[in-house]
Amino acid sequence: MPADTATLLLDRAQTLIQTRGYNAFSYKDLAAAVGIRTASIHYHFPAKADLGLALMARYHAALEDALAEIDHRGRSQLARLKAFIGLYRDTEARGAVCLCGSLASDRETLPAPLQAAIADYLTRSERWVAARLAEGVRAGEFAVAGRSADAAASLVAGLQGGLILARAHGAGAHGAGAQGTGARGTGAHVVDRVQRSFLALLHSA
Amino acid sequence: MPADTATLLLDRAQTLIQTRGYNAFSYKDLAAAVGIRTASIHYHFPAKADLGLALMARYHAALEDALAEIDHRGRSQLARLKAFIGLYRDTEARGAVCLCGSLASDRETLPAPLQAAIADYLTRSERWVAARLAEGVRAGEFAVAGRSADAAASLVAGLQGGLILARAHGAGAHGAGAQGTGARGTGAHVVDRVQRSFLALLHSA
DNA sequence: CTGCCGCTACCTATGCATAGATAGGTGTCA
DNA sequence: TGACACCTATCTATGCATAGGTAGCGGCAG
Repeated sequence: MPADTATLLLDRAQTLIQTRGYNAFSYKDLAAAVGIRTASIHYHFPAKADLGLALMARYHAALEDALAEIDHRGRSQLARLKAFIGLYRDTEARGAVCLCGSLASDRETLPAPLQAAIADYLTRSERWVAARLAEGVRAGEFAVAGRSADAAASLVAGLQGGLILARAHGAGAHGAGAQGTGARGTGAHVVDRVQRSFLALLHSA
Repeated sequence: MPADTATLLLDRAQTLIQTRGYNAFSYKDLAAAVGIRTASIHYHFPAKADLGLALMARYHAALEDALAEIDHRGRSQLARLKAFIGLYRDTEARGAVCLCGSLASDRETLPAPLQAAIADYLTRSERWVAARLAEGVRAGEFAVAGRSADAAASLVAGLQGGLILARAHGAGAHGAGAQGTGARGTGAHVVDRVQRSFLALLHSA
């Protein structure tokens, strides 16, 4: 669909980073994936750091869109939180990890603006979850066992880590196809498990 | 302390991987950190993959030792779980992430045995936590909100993700010293938050 | 309508640094 | 003497990046 080469480059680069890591993907890989020469990539993104930055900007924008979408539908706070978790479930289904999680591992080798972008993304997620929790409690929709702020941080951490666990075992994805057997390896559906534990935290009290 | 060069190499390599990622650290970096030439590294570890594998083997062995230590002290299951979480708190305090979490990001570029070692480590952690929970419930020590298996996966995921969050914001660690200001950045003490949320899951019911 | 201008989006060719790895030599201690 | 632990020197492959060239398009002056 994206006849736009720059967009295609971002798409492929994101996939490569999420599967191979920022430092392990090369312009050669990316060029091959897109069907142009490595030098042409520099036309669109002067340096690798520019590509990374553009990628995080787009990723963050997509998060904002998704959160706005969820909030706009204006359902219960619980439903919103479930929808948020659903975003991670989709990522898990694609056998991917969060772009942030992947970049965070190579943190020290990344340019400062990129490091900041990663932190922003995670902070934004955490704040949004915390706000949903606070609102849900205020409206008497549910009670949170323990502190809301702890639960928010814990959920985001659990989701990020969940993606790592899911891909670490299972994973597989031998380049296969779109079928997706569903249950691959022992650690399938980690995000579901995280969701259930998180929800168990809410109804009590 | 470790006059043993091989051990020193493993130590430094582990630090490098945990801060820069597997593919972003080079033999040159490692040689500089240890004080020998790059070629000498090959004497101890013929290829980079051998080093990675030895590292994971040692890391897994350390986990087994730590778990055995915890179990051997034979306290309550709750105390054991807290001690387990304490391992991650120590890692967070050092500004590091779990070796597995770091390696998992570069997964596709790693040799198969190393991929397997990562999965083993995480599975082992999860199984141990699940066993503690089951035993605690059996002994009437506590009740678990939701399913024990979910809580176990959720805790391991939360701890792994927690380390990522902690380092993503805050982090800092400008190579400084051993003081450790304690509160660095907004997301300090994420592991504590995960612990509190996890414990909130236990007392209820 | 034609012919040139300049832009976009790519190309080939090349540069320089670094990657991991190897061969073979050196010093030291049992 | 010989094994161990390290060295120097060197190799090939690959990394990201640059320089400079060109095909194809739209606009517009004559």
